[in-house]
Amino acid sequence: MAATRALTRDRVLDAAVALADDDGLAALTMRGVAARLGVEAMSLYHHLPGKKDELLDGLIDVVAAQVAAALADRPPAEDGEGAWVAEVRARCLAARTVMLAHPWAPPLLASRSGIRPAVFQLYEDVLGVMVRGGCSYHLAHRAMHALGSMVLGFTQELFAPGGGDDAEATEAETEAMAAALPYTAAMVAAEVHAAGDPTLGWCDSQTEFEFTLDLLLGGLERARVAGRL
Amino acid sequence: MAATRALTRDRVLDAAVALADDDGLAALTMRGVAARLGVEAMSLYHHLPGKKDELLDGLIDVVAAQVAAALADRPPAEDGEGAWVAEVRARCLAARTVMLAHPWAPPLLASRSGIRPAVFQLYEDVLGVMVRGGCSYHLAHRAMHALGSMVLGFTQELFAPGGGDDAEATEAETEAMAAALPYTAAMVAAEVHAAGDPTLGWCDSQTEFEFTLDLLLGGLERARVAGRL
DNA sequence: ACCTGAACACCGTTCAAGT
DNA sequence: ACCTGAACACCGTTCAAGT
Repeated sequence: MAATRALTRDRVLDAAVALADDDGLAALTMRGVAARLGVEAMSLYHHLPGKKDELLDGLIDVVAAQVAAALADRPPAEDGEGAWVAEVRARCLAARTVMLAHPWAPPLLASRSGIRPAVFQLYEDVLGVMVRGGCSYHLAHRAMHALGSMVLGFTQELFAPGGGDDAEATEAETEAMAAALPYTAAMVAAEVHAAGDPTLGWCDSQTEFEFTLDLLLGGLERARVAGRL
Repeated sequence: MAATRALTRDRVLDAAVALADDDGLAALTMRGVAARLGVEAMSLYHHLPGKKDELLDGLIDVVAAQVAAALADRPPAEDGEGAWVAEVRARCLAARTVMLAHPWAPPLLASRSGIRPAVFQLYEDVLGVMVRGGCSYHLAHRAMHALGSMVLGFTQELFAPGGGDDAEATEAETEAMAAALPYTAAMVAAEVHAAGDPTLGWCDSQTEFEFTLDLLLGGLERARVAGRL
């Protein structure tokens, strides 16, 4: 495509991110990445001696760097009582924004065994905010688990349409679902009715995410103040 | 291996689960599953007309059935004020037990787009418990997101060793980490010291899971009682 | 009906060879 | 040094053929 000026590791990773964004993780092949760069698949191995594993790790590093970049130009932290909550909250929201931009990232993270140093640095940052904010290491440790699993787990669409390929469910299917899943059907009905603008989708996962985030942060701050943990 | 009596869909799925348990998702190939059954890969297509996608969906159904089975022989629910919390808690713990037995399940769930009917039935069950327990549909909806993301996100080992293949980190590596990640290093030190039996691992993820679960359930019950949402 | 052998298109990866 | 063509082992899948 573009005049192939100097193939570099970074150019390969950028192409891989673009390919995954466009076509998903399953389409991310060495040959596909190479094609996007107007080059043969075998050329990539010169810049990624660790082979495809190194490419996948590199993808995680790119995502981690995007989270770090989003946090880089934030105003310095306040330091009143409980101010850590807002700081941690902002970090979780930044991470989520990046995950939404790269929906392949959570499955990729989940599929790989080790933790990348760049991801450790993100944890370190949150950990520092909490400890300086008066949280014990024990409480901070638990927060990392709670918040980490939420940031990584929240991409999944909970109530996506069945397994079909159709965009629209037929009336018959809807009725069959209502019979088999009465509570679910009632919930959908209640939520759709409550939603102001149905075109936005009744399941506003950003709102859901922030609700859960605040539930966790509130509980953690209460635990800190109570001196438990 | 075993005398190949009547290849069936269920026998194929059982073999696939066993293969994934033993060797992981990446090793789950049509040829591999067939080999475990002493049969040619092409034979599988007769029992799984939907091809490998149907096999993967079938794996999810097996996991969902295991969760349902674990819940089937529970004593009937109490119905005091707030009794729904214990019921939902038990369901989340059952789901987690199954996920731990099949660590390939959360990545698989995350990688597939639609929600299987069997999984919808599990949601429906939790939803019913909450609504009968006095939760609004709105609150119950948020609970599904919060709890679902936790159950699916909590398999990931948060502080697994870097990207190396060595089981032990060298002293030099540990020191390098301590320098780059002071808060993380201090947290590990504090937690290892606090742990009674270091051979159990300082990062007891069952305890972490239950802590987060109770944080969420506590917040949800407080919201219900307060009549918010 | 159920199973199989050969074959096709596609992977990741190696290696000897080009410039 | 960087890139490539041919090749190998392995996938998912098709299809015509066996029983």
